[in-house]
Amino acid sequence: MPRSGKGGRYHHGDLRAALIDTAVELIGERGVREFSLAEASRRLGVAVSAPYAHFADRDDLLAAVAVRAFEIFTGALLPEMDKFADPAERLAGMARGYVRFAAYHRPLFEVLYEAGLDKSRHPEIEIAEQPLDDAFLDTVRVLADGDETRAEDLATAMEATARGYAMLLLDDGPDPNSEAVELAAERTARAVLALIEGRRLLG
Amino acid sequence: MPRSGKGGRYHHGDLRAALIDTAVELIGERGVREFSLAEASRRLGVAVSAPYAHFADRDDLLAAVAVRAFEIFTGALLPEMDKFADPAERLAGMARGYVRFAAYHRPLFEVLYEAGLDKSRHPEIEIAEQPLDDAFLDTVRVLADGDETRAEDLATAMEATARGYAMLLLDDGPDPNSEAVELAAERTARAVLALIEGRRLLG
DNA sequence: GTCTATATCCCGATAGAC
DNA sequence: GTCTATCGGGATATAGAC
Repeated sequence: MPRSGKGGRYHHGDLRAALIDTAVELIGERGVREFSLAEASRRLGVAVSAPYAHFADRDDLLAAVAVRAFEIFTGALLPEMDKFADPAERLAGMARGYVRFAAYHRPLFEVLYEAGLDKSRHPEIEIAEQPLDDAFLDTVRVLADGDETRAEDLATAMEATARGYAMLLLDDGPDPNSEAVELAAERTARAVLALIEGRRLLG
Repeated sequence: MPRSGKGGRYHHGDLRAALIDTAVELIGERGVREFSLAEASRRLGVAVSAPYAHFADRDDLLAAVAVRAFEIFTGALLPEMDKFADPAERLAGMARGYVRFAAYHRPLFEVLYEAGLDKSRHPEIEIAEQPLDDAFLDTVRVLADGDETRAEDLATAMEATARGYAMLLLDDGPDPNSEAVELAAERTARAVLALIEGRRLLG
């Protein structure tokens, strides 16, 4: 892993990091599925073979992007949860953050959920995912009052809700404005609260 | 549009229909994004130029698949709704059908929501979508009691919930077994009911 | 660590013969 | 309506020089 300060022949100084940045850029323009190493190389002005000095293949680069994605995702969601003490509010806050992340970091969101990466071949991804997962499950368990089946059920419901709202928002257009994002985020949060309340009632 | 009975030189008799079938087949194996006219032609044993006698381009074939998808989708969902008189139960039934359709007709579901088709360039798709849309909005409006803003809110919540559960199910593996599908469908239906109940309570 | 060059494969789409 | 042939583009990945 080359350091960025050193600076060899290559004027970016750190091709590995530059490739990750460029990947995010290109994914934002064309979508993950269309992302190619060749185009990233062209944009950086290096030979198409250069990336192979830093990544085993295309998926290996995308896996590095996914790791960064989870770092940013976690950094955005945990504070959003910690604004509240009430577990239901914490989950609603998480849902809000989820939708915002999808909208404001669409390329990263796409890498996480639409790149078709094989996590078993890239364990770094799951490691990067874990802190977020833990925080989420902890809060859900509190709400489920120890009943593990209920907890899993609720976790799935929450994840589905946030994911669904995010997909609808992203489907609407390539670059939703902040009003649309906030509206969707708020709706998602309220849906989560309604879900929790409704479940409490319906058993 | 060639008829299937006639039978010209081509032994399938109806290349247009055969291409649609093969497209569904291939999408099931590799996903929509990877679908190519060339591979479909190879599989059918025709020249790569042959499809262009029936479809303007790749997207035009996918649009035809999308139309079929909405026909089947509608045929599956309307009966599922009509089992119930209560509007909440109708929506829950719809959600159940949505998840089942996604799981049991994955290639069709993918064409509808992941092919990136430009509906304004293929108006047939929206026409095929309309009956389902109407039935859905009618039921939602009944529940919203005439308040159009509430109706739109609820419609979005429902769609997001069903879509989210469907995505989670499809992410799990390429071919979920029927137990997993039914579990997910049931959870989705219950989530929808909880959502409706919770919204009623929380205003 | 990056280059040039290349092998190999894929795709969409068109022209013109039959 | 289907064929053969082809153009023009794209991709991943490797070998070997510097």
